[in-house]
Amino acid sequence: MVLAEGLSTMSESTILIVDDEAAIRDMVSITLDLAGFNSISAANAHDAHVSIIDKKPDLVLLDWMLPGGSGIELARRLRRDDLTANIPIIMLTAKSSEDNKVQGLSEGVDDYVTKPFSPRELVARIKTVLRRIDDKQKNKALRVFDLQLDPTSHRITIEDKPVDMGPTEFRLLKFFLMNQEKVFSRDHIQDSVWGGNVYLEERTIDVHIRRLRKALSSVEGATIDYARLVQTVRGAGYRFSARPS
Amino acid sequence: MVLAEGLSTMSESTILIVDDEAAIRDMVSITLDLAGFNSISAANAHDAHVSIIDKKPDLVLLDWMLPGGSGIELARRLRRDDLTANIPIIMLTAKSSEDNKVQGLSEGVDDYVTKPFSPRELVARIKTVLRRIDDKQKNKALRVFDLQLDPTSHRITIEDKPVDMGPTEFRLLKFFLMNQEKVFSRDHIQDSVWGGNVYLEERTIDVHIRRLRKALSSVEGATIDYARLVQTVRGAGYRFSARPS
DNA sequence: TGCCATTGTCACGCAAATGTCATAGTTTGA
DNA sequence: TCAAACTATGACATTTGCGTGACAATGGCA
Repeated sequence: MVLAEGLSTMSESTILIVDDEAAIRDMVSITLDLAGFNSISAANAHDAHVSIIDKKPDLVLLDWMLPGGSGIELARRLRRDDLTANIPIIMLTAKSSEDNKVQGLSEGVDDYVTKPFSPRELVARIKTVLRRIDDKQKNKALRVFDLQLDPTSHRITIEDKPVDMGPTEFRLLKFFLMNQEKVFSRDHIQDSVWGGNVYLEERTIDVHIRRLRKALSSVEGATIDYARLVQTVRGAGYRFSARPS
Repeated sequence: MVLAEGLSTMSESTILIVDDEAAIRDMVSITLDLAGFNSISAANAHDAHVSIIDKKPDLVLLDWMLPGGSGIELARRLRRDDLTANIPIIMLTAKSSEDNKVQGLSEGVDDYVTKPFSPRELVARIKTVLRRIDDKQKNKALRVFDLQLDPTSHRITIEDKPVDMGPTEFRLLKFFLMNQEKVFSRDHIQDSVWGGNVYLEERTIDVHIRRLRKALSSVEGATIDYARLVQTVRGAGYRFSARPS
């Protein structure tokens, strides 16, 4: 089944530990497990890269001083590739050297932890970075112009006026807001919004699209017709886009 | 049958094997053939380079320890040249030396296989790399000057203004953008854009070409008439070219 | 229990898209 | 210069895909 993009906010984040010293890997691994994270590890840059492509961790703990200076190489490489550019990286540095920090910053590293570090500090840093990233994603995705979807209060507003719609339309809109500017086939939408184990008639999706559009248009005095953001792409599916079709 | 989505997605990928030991070349060659790949081989860096320019393989299996240390030299050279920079490289290393892996990563090598390796593993690695590259390419926006086709959003823009056209014209333009500067007969275009199992009247292609041109000309205030890029080659077919005819 | 919101399905209508044809226009070579 | 070969184009009938209103089934809730 195709996962509902973002609908299933994993309770458990996966952290990849990259360090050549087995002792440190184990120590960190235990710490993270205790803190409720899911941890995997790699002993060198190559294995790390393979793991990242394969497992898609939510964060990478990267030893700066990997043999051959490949820690920074790996970071650079991750940032260069679109697939991995958005995975946050926390660097583990042997000592608090300003040079390292400066150089790391320019590589797009998200934070530093200096060895030796306390488990408490490490976990705190990780949580901070994850939360920061998470907030960034959330705020970015769930707001378009003056249309707002607040997952917490389970509420939708246009120019601060509440919008009424059914649960299915809510999930549909959430899906669209989290995946803008992309076309989705009806099959894909069904998988993502309904789940993979249901059978729906072809036209059923259309009906819910219509209901969503209707709800978005129902707000009196809105400066934009938000129903226009739900765009039909004939022969391909539907797209949510802030740009005109 | 010629596949619909451009010619590049051949069902059979060509792999170039570069190794100085004939025994290994033969072994790998047989393995790849059995796995459904098309294999060619070269015994040294120079021949390899010629083969790459000439045959344009989809992937290069490169022995790290070529005489004179020219394996890494070749990799570096391939990456430097725009023509070959996007051909994925898998390194064959004699032993699992970290140094090699690390250094190779910075040369932009896509994966490693350590000798001795099992045929199964080798094939699996190749498939993984090919799929990764393929996905990357597939979602990349195609563009010529300020004409852009984005497969993800299923949208065509000229100078950021949306261009409206039917699904068939969309596929036609996509085909042209993926195969520029080449003349295609009507038969070939039909096979590639419509698929092999349909019968079309000769003139039907012309009509769709016309509709495509019309759509490309429909944008107000464009600095170029993009319809001119769709060129008629009398007696041969059509060509999409960024250069004037 | 009865009410109401929500949901999935269906039938129908409409507009875009498609393929074909006839006709007009263009190029080529004798 | 002319005919033959080839291509462009407008018009048209048909097909395809999408929007829409209505309706019955479902399930929560007072």
